[in-house]
Amino acid sequence: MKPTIRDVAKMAEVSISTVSRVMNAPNTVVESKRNRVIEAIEQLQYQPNAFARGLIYKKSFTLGLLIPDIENLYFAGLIRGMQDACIKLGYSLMICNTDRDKERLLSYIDTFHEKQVDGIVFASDVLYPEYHDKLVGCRIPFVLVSSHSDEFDIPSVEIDDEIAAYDAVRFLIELGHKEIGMIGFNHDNSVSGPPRYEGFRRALTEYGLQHNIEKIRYANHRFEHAYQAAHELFTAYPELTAVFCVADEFAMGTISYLKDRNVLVPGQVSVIGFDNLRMSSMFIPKLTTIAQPMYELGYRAAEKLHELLTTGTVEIQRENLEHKLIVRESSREK
Amino acid sequence: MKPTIRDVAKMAEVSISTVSRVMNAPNTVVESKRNRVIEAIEQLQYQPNAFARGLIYKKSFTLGLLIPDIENLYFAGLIRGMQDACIKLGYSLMICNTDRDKERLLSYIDTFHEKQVDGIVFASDVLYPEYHDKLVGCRIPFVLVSSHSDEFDIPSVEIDDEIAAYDAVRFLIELGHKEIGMIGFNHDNSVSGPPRYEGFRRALTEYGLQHNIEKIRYANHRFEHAYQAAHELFTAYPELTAVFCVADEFAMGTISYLKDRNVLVPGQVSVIGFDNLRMSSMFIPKLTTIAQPMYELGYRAAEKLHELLTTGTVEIQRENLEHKLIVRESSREK
DNA sequence: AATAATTTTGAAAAGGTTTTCTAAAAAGGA
DNA sequence: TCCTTTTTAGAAAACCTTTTCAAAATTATT
Repeated sequence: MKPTIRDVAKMAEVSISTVSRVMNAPNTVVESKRNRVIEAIEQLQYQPNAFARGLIYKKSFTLGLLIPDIENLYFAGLIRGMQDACIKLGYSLMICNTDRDKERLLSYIDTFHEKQVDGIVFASDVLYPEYHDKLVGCRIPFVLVSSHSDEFDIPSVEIDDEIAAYDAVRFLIELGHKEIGMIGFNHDNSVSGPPRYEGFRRALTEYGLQHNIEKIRYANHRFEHAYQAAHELFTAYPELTAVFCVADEFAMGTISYLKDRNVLVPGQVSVIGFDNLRMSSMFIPKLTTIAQPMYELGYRAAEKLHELLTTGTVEIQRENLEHKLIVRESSREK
Repeated sequence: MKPTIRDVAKMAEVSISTVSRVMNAPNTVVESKRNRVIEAIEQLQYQPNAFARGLIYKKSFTLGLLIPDIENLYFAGLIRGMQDACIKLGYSLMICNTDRDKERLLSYIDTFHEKQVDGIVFASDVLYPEYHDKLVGCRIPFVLVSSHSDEFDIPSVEIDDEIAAYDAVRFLIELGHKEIGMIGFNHDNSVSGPPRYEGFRRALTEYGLQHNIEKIRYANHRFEHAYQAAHELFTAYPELTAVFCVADEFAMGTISYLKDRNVLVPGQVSVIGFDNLRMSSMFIPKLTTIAQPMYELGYRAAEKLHELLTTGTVEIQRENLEHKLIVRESSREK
């Protein structure tokens, strides 16, 4: 059996209170005893039982993270950032991958509730009322990352998708492109779908290229869907010389499609991605893209959640981090 | 405050024992009371406190997973498999990413210890004596996945790296290649480095191509290193017409290098990867590779750990799952 | 109807820690 | 040296659940 505080006390010939104090307020116990206790702790490889502690503190010092798709490298960066912040703040992290499954997400909330996580970071998904209500029903504080909610007033950290999309499209326009299409996220089950479309629209409008506004196809997060969407897009609008993709994976799908059709990228068509996944500089051609600070997003989300947990509120309710245009090889002047 | 069993008892006008029984042995309590209790539970959104439970059961129903690099998609598959198995078996999962940092790994073991995880899956890394001793010191049962140990007798699930590498190289040989190089893992800090080299060597030897045995460069897990290694390899052996890469990311790095040197893949040089990451069918050209069953590996590892936890031992100590050659576009007959 | 057997219920202990409160020991002041 | 103050230490309660044990209520048996 694992040693308990009692075993340590016995070995050090002190009371359990003293052992506890050595761990929590070391300078309230006289040096000689303290050393005996420390000795015993090491000898037994004693580690206080988190259950007993949790019972008293009513805290698990664990945060939950809900992500929609672990196979998307986007979340790897988020996780790394969040994990580093957790280490700094003294929390453990419990990551759950929902595979975009509603039932699964709800059941993970139950798990978090039962395991008494102190708070949850909810990543990148739409905060449906069901989720919101369940979360508040469980009285678990939470923040949104790479997401926000207009319906509910929940702290969030993300980039400004509208401006980021605008920047991407303006970049293509300034390259001289006049025929620009888009591969987007569906508007009804994504958070960033609408603002990124909005950025696309605004850029086109400001530069007098409104005739492109309809040149959009939607894809469902994955390469294969983007490939298919690109097919549909270019079938409908063969005149396109540039495509704005709202995800790097979409850009890869689009480029693959064009490659299969013997269309040169960036020779004949420029493609810009979004996210700046690690893959985007490994792809051939290397992707021009809008970089999101995934690591910082994760880091800030954890900090924000911690702020919410300790102070009860949050200084900035909706926080935006900076995106950045990264020019690589998949775009060229027209 | 979160409701306790006491609140439920009060609302349902029964004792807390009865509430407990409704949850754990429902048919020992008479229907009328049972219904009142169930009603109260729902009303209050009561969820039993895992701390109190853990204290009694001495189990957390949580497993730990230690992975070296969350930015490597290989582990995404592993995680998905493991998570599905955990759901089936009634466990939660706590994932920790070590970034291949020894200190960090050790400190995560402490966390697992404190949080009383029931067992740990240790992924893909060398089980150094330090790790092993710490783990047994903490009395936490564990299994290895995509790894094994000759030094210690620990249950493990992996593929047969030697045969897999052999299959990859034989494939290149049967394509008619006579000048074959390799981009490998360092032997001293990787588990699969030596057996994959061994498979390379055996295939070459069996087919009378021993003159290639020295044509190896080593890389350190990442694209950039592989790119550099490819540079060194081709500088030393410009005659190469095929390269066996022990990771898909290495294959991508190699192909990128060749592309930058205007060498056609597969036109002039064939490249075969390893793992069959999701990316490998998105890359241009799509990668010929050895597929590992990542999902099943993770799933089996969790099952095996569960077996170890419940029965105290494991039926098959070292278990191998099947790999598979996937032929795509990065290889061609010589 | 009275007793025996069975089902259902509640009180209390246990699990490991922290913390409060009180007592003992040490240090300081006269 | 004796008393006061301060420091250090231990006993016991609390956190929330499960489970054992005994009592109460119900059902079955005669």
